[in-house]
Amino acid sequence: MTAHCLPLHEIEARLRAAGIQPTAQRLAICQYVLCQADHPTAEQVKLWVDDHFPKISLATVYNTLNTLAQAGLLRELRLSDRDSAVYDANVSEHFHFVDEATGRIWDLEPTAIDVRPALGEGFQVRHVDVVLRGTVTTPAD
Amino acid sequence: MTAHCLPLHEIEARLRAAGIQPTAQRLAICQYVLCQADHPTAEQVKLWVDDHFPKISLATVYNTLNTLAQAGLLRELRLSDRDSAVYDANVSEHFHFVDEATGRIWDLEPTAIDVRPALGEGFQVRHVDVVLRGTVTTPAD
DNA sequence: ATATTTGCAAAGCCTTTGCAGGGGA
DNA sequence: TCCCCTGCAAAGGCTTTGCAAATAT
Repeated sequence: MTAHCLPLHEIEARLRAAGIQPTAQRLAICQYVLCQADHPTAEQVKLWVDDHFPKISLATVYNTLNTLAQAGLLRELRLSDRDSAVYDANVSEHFHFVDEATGRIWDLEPTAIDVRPALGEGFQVRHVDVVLRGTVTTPAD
Repeated sequence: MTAHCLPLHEIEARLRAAGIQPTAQRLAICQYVLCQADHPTAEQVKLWVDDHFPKISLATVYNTLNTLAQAGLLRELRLSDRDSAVYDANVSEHFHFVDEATGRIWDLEPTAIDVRPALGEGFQVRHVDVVLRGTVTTPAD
């Protein structure tokens, strides 16, 4: 739920730039995942695409999501207490807040959390995953 | 890998205190998981117990680990890039560092990281998960 | 005696893979 | 034409579940 909808040709350009053939199925998936969806699961992507594209298989959905993630256009997110992965169109560094009641996921700007690992020597940090869990009383954002 | 080995009767007492029957299988599992193991998977627990107990089923291993986790004696940990869960005898609040080369997991004392969520109003944080990933050049701990 | 627990096998869930057919370059 | 992509179904890996036998209180 990063974003403003991208025009189709812009999505197409992005795929090409990443060396990914902009097939009809991939474009359909991208329209949803890159623009409209809010941390959807593969199943949710499938459901949406089923309503907007004649025929697509779940395998293709998975394959496409993996391809996009590998190309850096999408981020796969696996949460401890969730059985299925979700996909995040926000690929810049950020953290997550999970509403324990609804399961809704919010993106947190990196400035919202100060992670300063004071590790022993020899530890080189390449990646930081932060997931906050709790409740939200105001439905705004 | 919290710990010094607990004597058997101490483990037994802990189980009783948690309202868990200290059966032979559970005691065997606890000896490994609470004392000797370092973030093992269920499969690893099974392997160890197979060498120290006549007969145990994988289902019982899973059930026991779940029981222990539910009782707060153990913490189940699911990492994004790992297909199977690992179990942590350290149940106090702490974070994790994953060596991307070896997969080894290190516990980080909570003071090692300063997480200060600057969230909007209405957000109540109940839990913070932090996983650092990177490399370790010195094998010390 | 009654309630738990175990073992085994089967099922479940999410995800990946193999392969033949189809579409794009 | 040639290669990549898709669909389908089957397989795969991890974990849970159902049920009868065994065990604990």
